[in-house]
Amino acid sequence: MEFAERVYRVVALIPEGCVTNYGSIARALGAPRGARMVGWVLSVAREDRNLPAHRVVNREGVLTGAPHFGPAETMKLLLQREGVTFIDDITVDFKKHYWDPASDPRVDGYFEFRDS
DNA sequence: AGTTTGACAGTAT
DNA sequence: GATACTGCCAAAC
Repeated sequence: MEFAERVYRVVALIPEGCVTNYGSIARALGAPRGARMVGWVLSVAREDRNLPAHRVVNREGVLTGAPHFGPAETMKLLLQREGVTFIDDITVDFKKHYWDPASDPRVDGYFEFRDS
């Protein structure tokens, strides 16, 4: 299975009102040092995938990908609409809303068929 | 085919 | 703690 597809699947599992970071996703996929690749995948991802990509922020909780959501502030609004709180204009309360992909049993299955 | 550039993160200083 | 440095690897040039 392709790396990009695995990323899509994990992102799709992020619960509403939660956020996670790039490194955690990479780790959950068995690519501990692939944080930048995850970012790259999301940057080329189309919006037609219904992916909650706005729930992915960097490790500090900063909305580094906001520019990719069209108008500035769009990403922030999407999160606020789900109940995510901010500590400043571009930073979410990361500790409070953090969701670890590796902690979700559904993600474990993705290790099984990873290659190609 | 070599270089640059990312929606990053971990370690070292 | 706050920077600085380094690894990561797929694309576009």
